[in-house]
Amino acid sequence: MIQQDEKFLKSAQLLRSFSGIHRNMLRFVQKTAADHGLSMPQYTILMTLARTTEMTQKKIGKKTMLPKSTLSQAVDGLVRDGLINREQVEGNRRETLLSLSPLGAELIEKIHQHEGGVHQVFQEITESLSEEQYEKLLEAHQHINEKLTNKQQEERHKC
Amino acid sequence: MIQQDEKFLKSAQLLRSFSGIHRNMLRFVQKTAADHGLSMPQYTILMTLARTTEMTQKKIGKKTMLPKSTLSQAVDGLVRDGLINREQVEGNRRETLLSLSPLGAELIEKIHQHEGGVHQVFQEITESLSEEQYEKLLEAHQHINEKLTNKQQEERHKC
DNA sequence: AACGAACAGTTCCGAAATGAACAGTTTAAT
DNA sequence: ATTAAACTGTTCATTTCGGAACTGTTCGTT
Repeated sequence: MIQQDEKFLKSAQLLRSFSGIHRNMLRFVQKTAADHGLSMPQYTILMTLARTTEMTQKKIGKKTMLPKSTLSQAVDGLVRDGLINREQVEGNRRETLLSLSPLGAELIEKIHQHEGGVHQVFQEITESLSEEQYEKLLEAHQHINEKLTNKQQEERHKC
Repeated sequence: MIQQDEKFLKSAQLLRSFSGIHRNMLRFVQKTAADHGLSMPQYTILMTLARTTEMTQKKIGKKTMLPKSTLSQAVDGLVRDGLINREQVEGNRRETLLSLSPLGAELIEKIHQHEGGVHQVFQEITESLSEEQYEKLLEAHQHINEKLTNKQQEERHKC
């Protein structure tokens, strides 16, 4: 029974460490987003597009887990601001393909370089970790993320 | 220059791993909160009170980083539901002391034991990590959190 | 083909979260 | 002792977000 408690305390501490980091990260992100005239969903979408430059809206929905109404509206704004393009996907008139515009790419670059933004701060943080620490950290995170997604699917299947 | 890119990619990957885990965690948390009739701020407050059973509203604000208007309203609801008590702090009529009621403590216990909730899932996750992995992970997180709060204070001082 | 079911995305409306203005309290300086 | 400045928390107006209902598309079944 005491062992049970111990286990619980350990997991609770881990949970707290994740929440804490997230809260602290969020501050930076919100500021960065606001400074560049983006809502949080918009920021999320833009960052998701950053790596691949184009992706269908459906896929972005899966990746970001944003509700589709939120997604739709956020995309609207981004298109209006000329940051991304929205076009019909070839041979499938249901899905829409979203792609970064040059302006969007430029904004992303600006955000990445933004002094005091999350990206810069995280670069410093990464540098302050030893190679081994970094590897182990990433590995553990990957493991955790897999577990989480598995559990999610289990829950999904129950219903 | 190529090294610069490398560094950036590393930090970006770390950032993504944090965001990903958070998104996956959030799903569980939102469900748990909704299942127990709590808004997200209310859930956050309750979980913050869980360990210490009482804390001033000001301190909760600091810990959770919730805007004070949000905090005030969320607390209102919790008091209305009889989950926490709100009383004047001795010798200082500005601050209010929030404390868990028996009902609140009961609810927390229920949430902790909630099958398929974050807490249970995280307990499984923790068990699946080796002792060393767990230690290193927590250590790294602590390090990162410190860096983040330091940076935050730096930014604060600039303004 | 024709129909129904699943799907991608949009629209709309109610609910939740936030910022700004506010009221009351404490602290410090004159 | 008085007043101003900083603070804790509340209220209210506004904005943002998300769920439900909807439109149009695709796929599978008959």
